[in-house]
Formats: sequence, structure tokens, C-alpha cells
Amino acid sequence: MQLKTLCLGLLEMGDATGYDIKQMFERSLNHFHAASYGSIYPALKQLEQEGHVRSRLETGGHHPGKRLFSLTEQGHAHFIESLTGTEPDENIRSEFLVLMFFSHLLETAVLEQKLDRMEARYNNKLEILGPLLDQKHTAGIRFTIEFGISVMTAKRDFIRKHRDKLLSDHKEPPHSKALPVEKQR
Amino acid sequence: MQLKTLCLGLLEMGDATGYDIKQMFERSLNHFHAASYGSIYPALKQLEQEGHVRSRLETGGHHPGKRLFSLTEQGHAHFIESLTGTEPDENIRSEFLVLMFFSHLLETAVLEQKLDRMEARYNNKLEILGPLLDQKHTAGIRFTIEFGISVMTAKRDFIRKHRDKLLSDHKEPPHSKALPVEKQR
DNA sequence: GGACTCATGTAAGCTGTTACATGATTTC
DNA sequence: GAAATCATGTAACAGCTTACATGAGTCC
Repeated sequence: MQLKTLCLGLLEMGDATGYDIKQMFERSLNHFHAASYGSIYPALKQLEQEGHVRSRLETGGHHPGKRLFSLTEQGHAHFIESLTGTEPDENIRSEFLVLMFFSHLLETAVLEQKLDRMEARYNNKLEILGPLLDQKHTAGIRFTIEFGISVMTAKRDFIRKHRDKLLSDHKEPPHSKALPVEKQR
Repeated sequence: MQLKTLCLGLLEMGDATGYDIKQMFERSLNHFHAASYGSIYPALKQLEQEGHVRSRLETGGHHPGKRLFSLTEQGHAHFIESLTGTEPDENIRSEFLVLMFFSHLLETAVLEQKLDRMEARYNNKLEILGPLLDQKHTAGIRFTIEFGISVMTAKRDFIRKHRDKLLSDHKEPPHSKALPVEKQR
């Protein structure tokens, strides 16, 4: 699924600026889809050329010059069609697991640091997801949040459970130069 | 992390052809990183230009013309450095969760189909991962397989647990045209 | 002899990121 | 008045996928 399609979907929830859409990505879709301004603004522009959205420049108010986008009938129809037609799937690219795959080539201290950082990262994501449950959501959105929490928890707990054994069984790789380990921020 | 770095890593396990590397991706890294021939062969070519790998054409044997790649000292050093320097992280792009996010816009039958297909997909991946545990692996590789199994299981079980409630609470979206649902393959 | 697996590679192009460039408004 | 947030956009280019093109060897 392209970003364009997703932008269309987010406009189903109400008119929004490019900035607003970026916020939604960061707040609600963060754990399963990212997007940058450099792709959002061009996507919106293209969608307008294709007639899927319309935009108007705000004149009064606090922020004159703001460009508010809204979905057209055509855009709505197109979105539903795309949704129905997309196969449920996932793309995962885990640098963490790559690191683990080659853990026998890492120094023990480095391996330990990677495990700890990843655990912290999962904890961090859980701390962001948790409070989202207090808000009102559609059943589907709630599903995505709870799904995210379940999966992050499984990942974090897996690290917690296997960390010590992995480290105690670990041997220093040959030719390791014992460089100082970069400090955790 | 770039594909080039990963190819270097796979060559740490022994000399290999581009084809072999593709096989490794499909067999062992499948659940956390994909790669196509169209990216593997150019990556290998570049790595050779950079002096990180060397290649020789097989002359005798069953497959003359096979190009076997091997890591150079420089390539090894570069790989270790890259590994040590990469932050443990993940990139997720889940079309499934996008679908769920907008589930209120899907017809009940379509939603049901998406959930079932995703569950089947997770089951499928579990069936591939399970037998990998019977083979001998480094502790790190075993970690990635078991991690994958834990996570896939959590995802599949989440769907199983929430499927019925989501479907029974679900309302047909307005203006749904009740098109026939594409049959499952 | 047909199907499948092994094996290599290129070209076009899609999709997105990073970094840059700018400026108004709000909060402290 | 400084910092943070709100707000829009572009240009360069990275990185990968898809589809194409080809051919030998193996299994049944």
C-alpha cells in the first residue's frame, strides 16, 4: 500500500493539513507505519491532481496560509476500493535481529548493550501505546493499539527471558580489538 | 543497515554465490529481512569494487560459470565495524494493521476474510520457523528463530482472541455496495 | 521431453528519505 | 526575546522491486 492511499484514509477522519497528517502518523500509526513530510506533501499534491482530494487555503484564523485538504467523493470510493483490494501483509526489517544473527561476532559488552537498548526501545514504545487506550477509538483503531501492545510485550519479554543465557554462553569473538563501548545515552 | 552489509555478513559463514545468498535470505532471514536478486547481484558487484569481497568463476564441477564470492580481510573488518555501529532497531510496515485501522469502512465479509488470511499467513510462517529449530545453529541464530516464533505466535493468538468480538460488533459501512467477496485461494 | 531447480544479470522505475530552506505563532 | 511548535514545501538521491532476458543441469 502506498502512502497516498493512507493519506486518503486519514482524510476519511476529517479535513486536515499535511502537518496534521504527519501528527496522526506519529501519534496513532507510529507502531506500524512511518511517513515523513518529504513524502506526505508530494503525496497530497498528487492526490489533488488526480481528483481524490481538494484543498483550500485558510484565510482568517490563527494560521492564514494553512492548506486544508478534504476528501472528494471520488477519493472516498478509491480508498474503499484500495482497502478492499489490499492483501493483509506485513513488511519487517529488523536490524536488531540481524545483530543477533551475527552475535557471535560481537564483543560481549557490545552484545549486552544492543540487548539493553532494544529492551529500552520496546519499553518506550509501550509507554507511548498504553495511554492511547484511555482515549475513545473505533473498535478497529483499538485493535491496532492492543495488537501493538501485545506484540511489543512479547518482544520485550523475550529479550528479558533470554538475555542472561545468551550473554553467559557468549564467547568473545577472535581478533576482537576490545574497543571502548560507546556509552548509552 | 544496507543489503550490502548483510551480504558481507552472510559471507562470514562461508563462500557463496549470489544465488546461495538469496537462498539464505529465504531460509533463515525470511522473518525479518527480505532481498531480491535485483538487489543482491548489484550489491555483490559493488562490494567487489570496494575490495570487501573477491570472486572467482568456477571452472570444473557441475556448474561452470558459477561465481563464488568470498570475504576479504578488509570486508571482514568493515562488517564488524558496521555491526558494532548499528543501532538495534526495526522497521515495520503493516498493511494488515492499516486495514484494521480502517475496519469500520470494510464490509463484514471482507473484514472477516482479511482476518482469516492474516491468521493463515502467521500460521504458515510458524510452520516454516518450527522445523528450523531441529537444525544446529549458533546461539544468535537460534535466538532469532525463537524470537520469530514468539512474536508470530503472539500475533496469531491476538487475532484468534479478538476476531469474534471484532466481527460481532462490526457494522456494515454506509454506501457499501455488497460486491461479491473474492474467494480465498 | 517437461518441469523444476540452479544460476546470472540488467533496466526501468517506484517509493520513499534526508537535508535543506523558510517563516509565522505560541509559550515561557 | 528565546525556544518550541505550527506550517509548507523542494531537490537530490538512496535503495529497493519488478519484470525481463537467458541458459544449463537435474529429476521423473
